[in-house]
Amino acid sequence: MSLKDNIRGNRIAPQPFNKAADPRPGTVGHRPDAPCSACSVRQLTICAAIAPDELSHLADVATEIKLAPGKSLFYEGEATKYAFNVTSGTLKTYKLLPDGRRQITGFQVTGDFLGLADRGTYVHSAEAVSATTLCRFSRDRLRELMDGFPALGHRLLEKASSELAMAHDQMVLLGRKTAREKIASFLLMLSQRANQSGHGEGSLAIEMTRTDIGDYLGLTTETVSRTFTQLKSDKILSIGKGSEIIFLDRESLVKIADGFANK
Amino acid sequence: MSLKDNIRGNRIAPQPFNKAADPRPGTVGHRPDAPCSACSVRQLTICAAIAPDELSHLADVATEIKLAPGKSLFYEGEATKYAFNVTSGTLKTYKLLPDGRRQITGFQVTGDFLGLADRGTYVHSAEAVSATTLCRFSRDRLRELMDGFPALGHRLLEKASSELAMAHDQMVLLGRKTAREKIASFLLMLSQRANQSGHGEGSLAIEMTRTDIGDYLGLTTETVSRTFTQLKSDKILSIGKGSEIIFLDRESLVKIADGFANK
DNA sequence: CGGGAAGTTGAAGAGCGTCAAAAGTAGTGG
DNA sequence: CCACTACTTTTGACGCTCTTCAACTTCCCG
Repeated sequence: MSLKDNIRGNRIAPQPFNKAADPRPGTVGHRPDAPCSACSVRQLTICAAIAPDELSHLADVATEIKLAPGKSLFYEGEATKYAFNVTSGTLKTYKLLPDGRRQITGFQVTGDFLGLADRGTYVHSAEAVSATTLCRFSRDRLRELMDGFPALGHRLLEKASSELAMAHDQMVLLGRKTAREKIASFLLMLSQRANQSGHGEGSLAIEMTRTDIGDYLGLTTETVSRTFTQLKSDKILSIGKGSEIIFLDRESLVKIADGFANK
Repeated sequence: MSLKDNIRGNRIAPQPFNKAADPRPGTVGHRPDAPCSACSVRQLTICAAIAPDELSHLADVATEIKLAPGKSLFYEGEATKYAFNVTSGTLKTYKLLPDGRRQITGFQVTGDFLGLADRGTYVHSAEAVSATTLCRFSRDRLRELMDGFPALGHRLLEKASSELAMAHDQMVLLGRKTAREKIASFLLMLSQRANQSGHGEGSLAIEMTRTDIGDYLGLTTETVSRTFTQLKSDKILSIGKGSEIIFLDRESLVKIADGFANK
């Protein structure tokens, strides 16, 4: 098994694999004067399942976490003590193969819940893409809370259902779509998310690197880059400052993403 | 968009897409004298969440379904009226692209639950691989039942969690593994499932076609076939009667599947 | 025993990966 | 404010894995 035999996509530098991070990464702190009732994104999260006058139960078990870009939240293989709500920023979850090949299993944004997929240990690693704040919950306490508030369980099941549906879409993308179709699908997915958060329709700020995009779509950095240039020269999009994507021909992009257009 | 432009893997014959099947497929019948208490696979399913003396509640909402190989249970896009427990046999769930490219999102065996991923309509189509029996539940009744039996909700969440974890593994496979690694992973996954059902360790009966395998792994029929012959000539496995796989060198297979061995 | 589906094998080509280098961008410190 | 450095992105040339297309063989089931 020589190092020369590396194949398939981007490799990342050697990292602790299936091991706990030694110094707890990120900044952790108790939320002193910002209880759940003041949470501006509560309606987006699972916390919407708890009635306003019961929110103190939630605040008791929640701790705020801040994470700088590139910092890890947890690693695959660690025991799952906590679950998290993203309250601002973006994270990525990923899995590694022994030789460093990486698959990003998802990008998490405001309102997303981390820690649904479960086998007793985290099934993937999580790392901040941009500056991120999260609410941390003890899984045990959360489980207790679920017994008292059935709506919380329903909400979690709902989240899991929709994540599962997204995972299936991603399987189609990874298994059967071309590079062009993958990029088109990816951009539209990001755009849709941005719209839900109330952002503009015509453009899109990309926070992740080409390598991240490649590792999410099962491509190499180079192919991602080449596909972008190709879409630019086809007048389907253009790229502004700070890798901002401007949609010139959204209709074509949708056709490409859905597999209708082959060129 | 010419037909000649077909790309990427196996195409399947034109089929009703995003439309309900006209004559309800499969055989449907009320279970007269086989209530849930007599169910031999109850412990494998979500029904294990209901106490033995409460099983009548479950039997009230369950209907037994039989499905011949190749028959469809539901199609992607149909309204999700029902959820299902597999009580015997094997099914496949799949999604199609407009030009017929297909991605199989999973194979369901005894004990598996169908209908977790949800967007109001089925997110994929389901079809019997072998002769199959299922328990059909009205989703509305199931939801009602969940309020009375919180353990049922927990069990569903558990199933969803583990399905999500499997979906992430499949993403790594589809996005980052070679054909050889994909086949190795697939065979070991099947073998593991067979073991849980109490079958032998050394061999494995494959129920699905090469085309199905290809559509599950993001490969073509031909590549699947070629990879099998390659593994045969490497003395890692041999193939007996009825496409029965015999493991000759399981250790190597594990290494290949995990991405340790590149040749 | 025969016909159709499923599986295998071969040859050729395309798409994407690999390797390498240049160009662009951002952060740091004098 | 600009030089210096490190990283990200882009572009080019080439090669390899997997797909495509086609023919042949094997397996089943009536």
